[in-house]
Amino acid sequence: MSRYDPATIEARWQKAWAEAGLFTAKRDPSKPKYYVLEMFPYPSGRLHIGHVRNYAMGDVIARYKIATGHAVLHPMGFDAFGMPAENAAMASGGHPKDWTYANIDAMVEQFKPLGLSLDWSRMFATCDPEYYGQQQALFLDMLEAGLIDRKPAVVNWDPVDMTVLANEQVIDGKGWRSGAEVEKRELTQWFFKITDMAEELLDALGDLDDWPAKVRLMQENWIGRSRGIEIRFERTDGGAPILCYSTRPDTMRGASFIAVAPDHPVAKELEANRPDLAAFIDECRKMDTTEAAMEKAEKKGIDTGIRVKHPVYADRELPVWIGNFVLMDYGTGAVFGCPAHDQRDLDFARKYDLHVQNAFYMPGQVAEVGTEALVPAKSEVVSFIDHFAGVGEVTSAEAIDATIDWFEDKGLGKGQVQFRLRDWGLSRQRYWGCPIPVVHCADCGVVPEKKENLPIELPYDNGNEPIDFSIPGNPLDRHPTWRDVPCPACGKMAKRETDTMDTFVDSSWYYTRFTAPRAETPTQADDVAYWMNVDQYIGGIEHAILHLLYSRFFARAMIKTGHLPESAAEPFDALFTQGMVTHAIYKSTKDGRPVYHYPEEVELKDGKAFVNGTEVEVVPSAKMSKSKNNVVDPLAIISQYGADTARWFVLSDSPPERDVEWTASGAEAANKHLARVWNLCDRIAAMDPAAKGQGDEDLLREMHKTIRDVTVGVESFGFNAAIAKLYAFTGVLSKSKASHKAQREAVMTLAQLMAPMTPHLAEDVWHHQGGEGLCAAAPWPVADEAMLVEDSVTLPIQINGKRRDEITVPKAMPKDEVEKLVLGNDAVMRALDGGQPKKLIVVPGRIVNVVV
RNA sequence: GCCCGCGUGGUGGAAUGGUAGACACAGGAGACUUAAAAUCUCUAGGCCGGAAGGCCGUGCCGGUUCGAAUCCGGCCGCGGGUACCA
Repeated sequence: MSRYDPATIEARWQKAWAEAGLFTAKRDPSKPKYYVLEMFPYPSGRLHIGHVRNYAMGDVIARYKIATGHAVLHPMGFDAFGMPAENAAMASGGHPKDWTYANIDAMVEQFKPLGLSLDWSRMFATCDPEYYGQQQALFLDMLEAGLIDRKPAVVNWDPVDMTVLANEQVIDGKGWRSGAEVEKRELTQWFFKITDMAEELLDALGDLDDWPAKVRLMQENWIGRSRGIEIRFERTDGGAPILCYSTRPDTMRGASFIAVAPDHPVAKELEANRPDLAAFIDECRKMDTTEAAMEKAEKKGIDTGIRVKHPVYADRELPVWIGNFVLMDYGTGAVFGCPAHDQRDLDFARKYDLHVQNAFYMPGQVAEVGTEALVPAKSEVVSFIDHFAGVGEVTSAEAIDATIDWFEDKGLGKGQVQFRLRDWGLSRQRYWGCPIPVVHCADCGVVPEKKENLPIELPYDNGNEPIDFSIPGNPLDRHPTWRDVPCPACGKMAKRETDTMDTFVDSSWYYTRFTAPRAETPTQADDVAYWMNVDQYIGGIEHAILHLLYSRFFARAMIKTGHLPESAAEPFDALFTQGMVTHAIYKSTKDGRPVYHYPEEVELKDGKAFVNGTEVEVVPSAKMSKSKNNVVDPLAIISQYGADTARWFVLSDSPPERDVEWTASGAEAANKHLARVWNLCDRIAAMDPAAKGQGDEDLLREMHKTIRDVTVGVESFGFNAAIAKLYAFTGVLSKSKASHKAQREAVMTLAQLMAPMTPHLAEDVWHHQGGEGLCAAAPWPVADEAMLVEDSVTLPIQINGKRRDEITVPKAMPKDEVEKLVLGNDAVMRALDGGQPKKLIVVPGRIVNVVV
């Protein structure tokens, strides 16, 4: 009897699959197609156990779809532009390109032993000029189609390093390297006009039935459609009126001040002559630009001295303040403050001693607002005292509509639909990204590059010398020859755009490129027609908003520019968001500093952890991080247990959408189970084919139930539940005394059902039992309905909702006969004590509840 | 701050309105063995009880329902996103 030896069998079957060309995607009109895609990785250089989980899930689907007769496309590539490559070059010399490609090579090698059903012939990286050149072509087409805009936008500016910082590089308002206080700077930047499609992107969410509801909801809130009103406030000094946008015009009566953004024209107009305002505006410019920081910051303001008239109560004058909480990007950059009905406005009013006046009360109550604003839900009824749009009790929603109508009638304002969504700024002042293919000419202005000049390649060096990445700023800006080029329109010397594209652009269309990765145009009509859409997309929930929304926008933009068919407007038919793989942190303290121990150093005893005999703290379920020494290396796991064990474990231990904690004992258990199946296979192979067996029927019934349950599990991403059924069936089979014929059928079916998760082991079992061809190519087993029918059913009997007993009855027994049996049950008779039940509920085939 | 999730035995989890704890890990008991490892069998939410059985129990508080881990409201804790991390 041999031993389960994954190292040997995994290599053997990977070779066999490659030779059979099983995973090379081929258009085949005779088969239904299936495109399964996992979000492609950033080439950090090391495959992470979290990747293994992500790709194992996609692999289960892909292999299952092959077995069910589909032409499957299951590609892999690399999302290869981005900051880490530049950071690496900055930290330790070298070139972002060399670093990135070395990492890609290393990761491809790490991918191979996992035995994934990937079509490597379609592999590309977004930093390949062949890819980003097509992206530049797309950009030019989108520019021509009016989908792209140029306008000013604010960036984080490090005044010491003289460079733009990403939000991540700003720590407590200071530059991560220089430590200098970060300022805001306005630059003219490129934008995708995603807001033009806001309505469309919102409406289409309703049809994404196979997307998680939470993702649709997050996108809906992110797009943030609201109906409100734009109201003109006339200035008492005769200056240009101030326009305010509000979604709660029902509170207009209580308006007591106006707040404008620090970069609002009114603020800018006054800045020059008012040092106090200038100082305040300056302070606001130093604030973190992130939404989270803005919202959490203390609300501050300063009175401009300007006054406006209340548009309805003409005798009331409202002061105009500059508020650090008002966003120039949203609405008009100015709001009216109604302290009585908005908590933030109330806090602000109390702080600066501004007037507080109710617009309405709760019905029957007339109480002035104290420290808590009265904020009714839109469905709540409120009572207006002398509301200009009507007096009485109405819901807030009705009041809002009535107010908008009233203002429109009087010509004082206009109803408006507003979106929270902002245009997508794509300019990045960085080297390692896709160059934006335009030229700035003194005479012609902004001129698009000619398509025949694409790709506009990133220069590898700086003329004759290497690029020095340790100098802050964008090296393209100071490149002697790359930057200065003839204008594509007039031929005079001009300056190439040195900004590169946001890396989200790269990942917004890669899924279309996989359908024809070497095409001379971004996509190829017959290939996108056949393969699109992605039938199943799999990735992390962290991409719920940005990546997925940008991709949805891009698909629509690609339709408008003729690169995709209309049917691809929603490019991902089904989406699944999986959880992370976490691992415990082992932590102790030395000289007041935390010390993190590697799992290998740790001894586990009675749920406690020890390093060299000293107990250490265990922090469970922590995100894997190099600095915490809790990263699990898939290659180490594979060399110890094999790929099948790693795959089986990451799929078995948690529901796929939830985080899973990697534990050594869990991996050990998975490995034991696979060895058990291996031994079972050996035992069955050694059986005497002629020997009589017993219980064939029971075994096969169990087998068909398992086929049904595993199929349902695989199709619904219930991998852990499917695996539990496989454990149970393995148990039944190992105890079975059935004939050789039945046991052989059972173990071969078991292998097939396990094949999507543990393809190598399955292949080996299949082969040992004399299966025909490759298990990976064998048709998926189908459950025999006749074998699934049960003739009796066990019904739990509840008394007042608590389970007290159970009865087993023929499945077809009529309800009244079940009732009779129940009333004769001992436990029920005891509970009734001679009386009649208040109610008797029989749910056929499920449960009985007696209410006494 | 705001938006979206999640919370069940010692542990990972199952059950998506109908028997809470399937399946597995760690634990306990046993078989095999000179012994150990490996393997196999049994056991196992908590409390009371010899047992039969009873009571409690799905983060906390409340509600809807014949029946709630599941639906609704309010809280607490943790995680993701928050537009230049990918």
